[in-house]
Amino acid sequence: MAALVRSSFLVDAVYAASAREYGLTQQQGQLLCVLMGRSYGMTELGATLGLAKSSLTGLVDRTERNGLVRREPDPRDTRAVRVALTPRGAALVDEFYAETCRRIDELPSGLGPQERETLAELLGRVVLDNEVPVVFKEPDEGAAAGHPG
Amino acid sequence: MAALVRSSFLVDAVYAASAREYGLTQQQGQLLCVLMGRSYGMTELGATLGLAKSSLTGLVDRTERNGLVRREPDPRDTRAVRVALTPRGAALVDEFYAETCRRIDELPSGLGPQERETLAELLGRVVLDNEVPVVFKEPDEGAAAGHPG
DNA sequence: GGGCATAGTTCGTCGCGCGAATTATGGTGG
DNA sequence: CCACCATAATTCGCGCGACGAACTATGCCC
Repeated sequence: MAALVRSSFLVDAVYAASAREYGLTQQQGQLLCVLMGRSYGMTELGATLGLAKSSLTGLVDRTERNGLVRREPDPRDTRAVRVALTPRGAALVDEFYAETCRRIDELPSGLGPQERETLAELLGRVVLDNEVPVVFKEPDEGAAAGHPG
Repeated sequence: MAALVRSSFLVDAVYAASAREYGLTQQQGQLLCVLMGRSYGMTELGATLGLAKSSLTGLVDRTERNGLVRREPDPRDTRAVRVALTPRGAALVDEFYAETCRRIDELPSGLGPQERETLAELLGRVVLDNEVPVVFKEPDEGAAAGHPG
């Protein structure tokens, strides 16, 4: 199914271009998107993003250096840290997220409303069908985190 | 269209997992796939993969070190180099490519034959609609190269 | 054959991802 | 109460990947 592969590249290119315009790397964009809504501990973030803890330290370091996220002490566990958006990060990710969604939405602009709905339904099922088996996954299989959302 | 984004992650995860099992990085896998069929010059490869020349030198270096590709002198231009698969690289990419395609094909296994065809048709149109504008792209927009193929 | 274009490489810089080792705190059982 | 194991993060060293700028060497053309 070449179309699946090619559409995947399309989406990735859109995401990458959008991130670049907002001065973000794809990973930093992803981090900010995950943090929309609530703060996360480092371990929790690692699980969500499918990264090793040590990878996360660096990602959060760089994003923090850019003033977009902040490490806050966890009131319930002095070992732990809560990673949260700064006001600047929150403002940025709001724009980035909206803009990225807008561009993704435009990809199927050549399709009629009926067709778009069909596409969404079919893809939705493909995604659902293939996310259940994640439960059975080998420990070495990196999982993909949901995106702009 | 969240389904588009999520399916894109799905495909990427499949590609990454497949590459890992064959001892390849995604980039090296991509390089090998492009080289199936014929050899390329470095500049030509850069255009095809959407990479700067300097990025390519390293990628080809590492892949060559692994014995999968080879730099051959270009008979028509002593400055230029032809990058080609070694026998080992050719054998490996045959398997890798076939296996990756097999796995991608399995993603929509929950859909009926009719639905798969519809999905392919719709996605095909989305891809087509969105590859033409590449002609107008700004020089700073990295383009995605077609994949397992 | 002087001068510009083209093909590749080198160099330095950064981001990213990992595992192993480390530090510090939490929790629990004796 | 404290020894001990578990857990939360960080640090370190490694390699891959991507880039731009500077460089070398060859081709090409007037």
